[in-house]
Amino acid sequence: MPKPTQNTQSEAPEAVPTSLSHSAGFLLNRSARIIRERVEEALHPLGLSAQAYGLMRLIEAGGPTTQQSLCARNKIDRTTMVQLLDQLEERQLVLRQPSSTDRRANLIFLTPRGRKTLSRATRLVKKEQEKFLAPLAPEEWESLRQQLIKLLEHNFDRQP
Amino acid sequence: MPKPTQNTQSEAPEAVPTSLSHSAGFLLNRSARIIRERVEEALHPLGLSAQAYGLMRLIEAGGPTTQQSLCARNKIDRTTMVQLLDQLEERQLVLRQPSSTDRRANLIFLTPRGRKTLSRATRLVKKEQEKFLAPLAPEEWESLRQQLIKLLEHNFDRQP
DNA sequence: TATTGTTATACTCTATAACTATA
DNA sequence: TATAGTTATAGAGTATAACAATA
Repeated sequence: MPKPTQNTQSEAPEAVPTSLSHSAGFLLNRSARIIRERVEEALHPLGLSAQAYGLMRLIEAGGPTTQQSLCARNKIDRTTMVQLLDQLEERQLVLRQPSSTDRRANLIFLTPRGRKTLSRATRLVKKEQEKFLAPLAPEEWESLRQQLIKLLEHNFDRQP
Repeated sequence: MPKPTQNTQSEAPEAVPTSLSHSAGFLLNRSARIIRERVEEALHPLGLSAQAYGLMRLIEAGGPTTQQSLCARNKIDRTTMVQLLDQLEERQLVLRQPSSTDRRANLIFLTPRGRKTLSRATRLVKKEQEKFLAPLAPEEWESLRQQLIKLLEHNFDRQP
């Protein structure tokens, strides 16, 4: 993620303009952007993007899975998946292994090195998350979490 | 926002993988993405991106302001702002007017046509937001909202 | 005939660097 | 000398289309 050109801020802008304080889109997108940027920054020394990190978490979670399955779970295109995995495989963080039951498909594994890198990354990301969530009491974060999960479960697969 | 290539989903993927259900980054980014995509879709007939819509909301909210001020409030680059405004001005939705007190600066206005388009857009976006928030009781949305605002106010201007 | 993965390519978004004009 | 806005350009990210191998 690139850094902004020198933007001179004559006045300190407010985090939540009143007129947008009831917009779910604004609040969610702005919060998401901040945590994503922090995570990108934290992972930079490991050479991982937030996207790549998320993908590795999914691979870790689901055990060996096909590229297609990762696409579906991550809602990204097949061709994007190829490129993401190319980068991870080149750095020997993941491994493609042709499935024995369907030889068109690749099973994706984390390598030992991948697992090591991922656990380091996870520690860094957790630290960022703690800083980000600092203003919330534990019950508040828990309730925020539950509400986001409810939103996702209701909206993830809905058709327009 | 482009549409995904035919991704065959053999199994319906879950909205929130257990291993990521405690990740603020995952939950926020996935929720933000969904609402953003819905908004993009809803605004497509008006030829507005979610980004452009958000910008017009900011212009509406703050009254005539300079491009720099819009950049700071929206956390985007000066050059990106130029391009966004170029598109809006070409469609006669906004107007640049050199400031009389600082002739380097442009004051940005919504045109009557811009206000009309914006109010139509806002109606469409509100409808999407209602659908998106449907699974939450009003108190739940209110608490989610307050928590997001708390996060933003604490994190918006923090230095790394 | 459909599907998995791949390649080549194009598009969108956003930023960096260099410029003009004002301050 | 610094700032507001602009231009030209480049990079990251992600998609579409066409293709090979397999089902």
